[in-house]
Amino acid sequence: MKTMTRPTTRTLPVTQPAADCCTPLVIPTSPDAGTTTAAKRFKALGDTTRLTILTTLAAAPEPVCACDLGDGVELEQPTISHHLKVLREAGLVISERRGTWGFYQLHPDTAAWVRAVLAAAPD
Amino acid sequence: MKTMTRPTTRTLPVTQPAADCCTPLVIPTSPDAGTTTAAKRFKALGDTTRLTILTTLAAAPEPVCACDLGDGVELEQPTISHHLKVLREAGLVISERRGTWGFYQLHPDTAAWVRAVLAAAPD
DNA sequence: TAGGTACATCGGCAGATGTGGATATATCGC
DNA sequence: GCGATATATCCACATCTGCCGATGTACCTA
Repeated sequence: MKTMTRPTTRTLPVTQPAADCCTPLVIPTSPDAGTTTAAKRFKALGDTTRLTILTTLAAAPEPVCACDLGDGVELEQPTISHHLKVLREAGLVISERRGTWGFYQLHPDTAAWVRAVLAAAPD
Repeated sequence: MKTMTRPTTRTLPVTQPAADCCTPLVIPTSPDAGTTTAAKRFKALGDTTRLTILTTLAAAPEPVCACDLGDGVELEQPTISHHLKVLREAGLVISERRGTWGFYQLHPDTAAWVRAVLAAAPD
């Protein structure tokens, strides 16, 4: 099959197509480790409940009780517990048990990243 | 039912529980518009394919041909077309038709946000 | 006009995801 | 120990998501 002469990103032909295409761009064949972990984190952020929780934790100067995290949201307890688990497994938060209560805070290793990402203005 | 005396985030009682809890934190009851749109954007970022595409577009000085976006990835054409649609509907990219080819670039309104978010180092 | 090419859309499928009731576990107060 | 409470886990269910083959649409070239 004869492939159509492909455009380069540099020349951007509209009327006159350029010569055959080249090494197009730096597109990795399979996603590298950094891309994979970043995607996992963004996926964890891609839910209003989890985003609200993370925003709260990012603003709190100290660990926050899970009961406080849940009572503003109109969801049942198992559901917010599930979301907290997702955030834990994404490496974004850590939990600490104090008696019956569980206290959550941003994971020390990723807190800077979370705050930087949340600080980006949503226009 | 008698609720247990809840801990405040400030005192963080371990042995001696504090008095009844107060206005705990600024947790919105239902997610506001900003949180909702931010969650949509993060969800769009939460996939390695789309993250790779966005990284490519963020680095490109000019619109990129869809054919270039697709040929590094080991996915069929309908699949990458689907991902591009997701990015379009999330308001992160715009497309432009030039003859048979489609050229993509970051959406002008959200390009700054995308670059800022992608610039956050994944540690 | 006819054939070929680039991209979008449709339809279907397997697996992931969000939600909540029921239940388990651990702790506190009596 | 016993009852009550906070959180986690289990299970089921409806929906969403990623993927691709088949098909549709628009365009280019001859």
